[in-house]
Amino acid sequence: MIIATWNVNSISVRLPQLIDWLQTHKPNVVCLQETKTVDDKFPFEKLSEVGYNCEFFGERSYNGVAILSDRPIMNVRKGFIDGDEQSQKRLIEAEIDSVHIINVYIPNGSAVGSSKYEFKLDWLQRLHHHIAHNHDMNKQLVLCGDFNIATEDIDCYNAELVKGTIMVSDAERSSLDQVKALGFVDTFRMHNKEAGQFSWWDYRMGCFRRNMGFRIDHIWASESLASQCESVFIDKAPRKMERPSDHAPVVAKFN
DNA sequence: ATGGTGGATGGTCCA
Repeated sequence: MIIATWNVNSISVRLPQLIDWLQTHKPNVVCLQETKTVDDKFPFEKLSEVGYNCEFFGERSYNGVAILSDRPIMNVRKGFIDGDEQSQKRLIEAEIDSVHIINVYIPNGSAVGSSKYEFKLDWLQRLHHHIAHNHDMNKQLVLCGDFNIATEDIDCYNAELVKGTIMVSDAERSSLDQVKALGFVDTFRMHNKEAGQFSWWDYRMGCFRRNMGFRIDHIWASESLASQCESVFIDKAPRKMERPSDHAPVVAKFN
């Protein structure tokens, strides 16, 4: 089973690129973030035409997540089971061929110390609670998406320069570490040990051209599933195209 | 120098 995650930054703008990409890579499961559209406008017909079922949880202008699959998508749940999510559409989960998939768009957090940063930390705590109370780490479980956190210094272009700032600050890394400690493995790091491999580059200041990026899009797996992970790669090709998303897809292959 | 670029929107907000 091939599982991918991609923050598309608007499903409507990126739909042609997404369809091309699906037909090239033929992933079995694709988790999307920042679809930025209400459910009534989600282009499920066009995705159905190329062989993908869709489940989506969107809102106007911001956020929005979706799961696509060429296999039946079962037991779909949207948002946190417990507690208020302030109406932001950032989590969708489902079961596909006995693999439980949790797709998240973790809040960006804006700047350390801001109210959005506090919201990010709170959201991470709720994610921990949600998984601890609703999932079995002994099963085949995936937690993937745009985490908006570079977990290690080698996941950002200049650790000294960005030390303590958003996406790398101690508090958010610590909160995410607690989620990981439930029993997840970072599948990318099972197979790739080198520094300087990124999944997001700011649109501004020519960051992509200068490779000023961060690895913030992740595919984590429970140990039983991680043991079946053959390979993981970041596909930079879509980021090089005209009018790209600012994120590149990450693709994991399980046998 | 609080920029710069892109998306949704129709003023700015968000990333």
